[in-house]
Amino acid sequence: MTQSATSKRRIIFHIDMNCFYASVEMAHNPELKGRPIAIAGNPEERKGIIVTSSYEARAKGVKTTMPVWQAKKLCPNLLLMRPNFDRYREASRAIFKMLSEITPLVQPVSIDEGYLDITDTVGMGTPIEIAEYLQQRILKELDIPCSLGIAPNKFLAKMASDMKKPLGITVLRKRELSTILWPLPIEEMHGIGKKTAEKLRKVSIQTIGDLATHDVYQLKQILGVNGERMKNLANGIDYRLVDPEAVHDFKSIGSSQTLAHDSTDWDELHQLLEELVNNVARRVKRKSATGKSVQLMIRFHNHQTITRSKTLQGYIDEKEDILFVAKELLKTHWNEEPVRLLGVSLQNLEEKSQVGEQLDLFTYRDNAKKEKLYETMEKLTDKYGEDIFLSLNSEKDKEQPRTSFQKDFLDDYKKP
DNA sequence: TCTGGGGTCCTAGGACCC
DNA sequence: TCTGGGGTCCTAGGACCC
Repeated sequence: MTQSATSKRRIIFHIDMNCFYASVEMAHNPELKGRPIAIAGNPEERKGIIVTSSYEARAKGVKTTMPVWQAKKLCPNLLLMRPNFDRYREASRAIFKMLSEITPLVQPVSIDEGYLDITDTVGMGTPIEIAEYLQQRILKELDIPCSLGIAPNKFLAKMASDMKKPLGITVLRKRELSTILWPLPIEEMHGIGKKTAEKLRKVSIQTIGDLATHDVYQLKQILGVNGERMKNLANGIDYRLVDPEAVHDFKSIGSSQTLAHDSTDWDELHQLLEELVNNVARRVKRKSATGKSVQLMIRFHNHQTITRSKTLQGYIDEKEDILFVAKELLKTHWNEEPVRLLGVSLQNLEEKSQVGEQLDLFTYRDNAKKEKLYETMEKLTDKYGEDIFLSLNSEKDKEQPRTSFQKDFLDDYKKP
């Protein structure tokens, strides 16, 4: 099964669950149906925000990202719930399994959304019949409503799935662009946010149609390479393939958390850092990944946010190693101002099997780096004896943290 | 009483190399 | 002598999406 060439018109689906988290909760507990419910990160605390809400809550003005206290003001009988991610992941897996029975060309883009290329799908009926079948099956078996967009490419399918909710099926044909897509305000275009919309309005671009017919040269001046891309999308030109493998190559895995109260207490910050790193390391392990850069994010009391990162010479995935680098970054870059949020992420990820052991010299293509590593290893051998590298990779060693060794090793690691 | 947590991609400057 | 052009990597920040 191969993807069709771009010269042939493709048939792309975009499928999007309606109020996904809220719908899963209602399917799990049908008594919630018809009531205004909302999922919030921290329902009890002041810093909690609305993640998703049911249509009943939305009717009262409750919106995603709204602070909980504000949502309660608008909708006093709002039923607040904490997210049950395991439940959502399970529903998501079931949905994507159904999609993959239609075609192997399924590209998940988030927990509740994905693309399908059904150009070469035969024996399942017309595209609209396939869409109706999927929508009904997900509704009957999982009690979750969804909307689908059908179009010749990803962008148009995405725009189409947004047009009718809940339980919509929308076909967007190229010849309908100027009547259906172009009248929409510019900020409704996928990829155009508040800032970009503002910039575009300054040059009298109000609708997607305005963007589609605007001078490319000027768009490039305003938006860089994105200018030309956005103009093409507005004209319904998008050759991106539906890539089922895309979901596997992670670029980063991170964890961040807002503190209950702004803090200047090193011990408290250090404790949070440890929790964040544990979370990152666990997920990195689960994905059999390993990474080469550690990034620390600090959000201060005034909301100013900085990121500081360190790229290492080799790959790490042990929580002790990640924590070590993160701690160094915090020590070096925290100016003692009250901290609102800390975040840690591991970046430049590779599959662990592709990288090999940390001390495998073949990891390094660059001779200068090899030399540097030889130097480090020689120094460590002088200090700890010859057996240090043998013990490093042994299973037993993994159970006993090699703190003093690790410290020296990473100290050397960090310098160059 | 404002504004979470998970990501991706792009830009721009500096270092360094050829 | 005082300066080209291309490429890569690293770092920090910003925009955007769900």
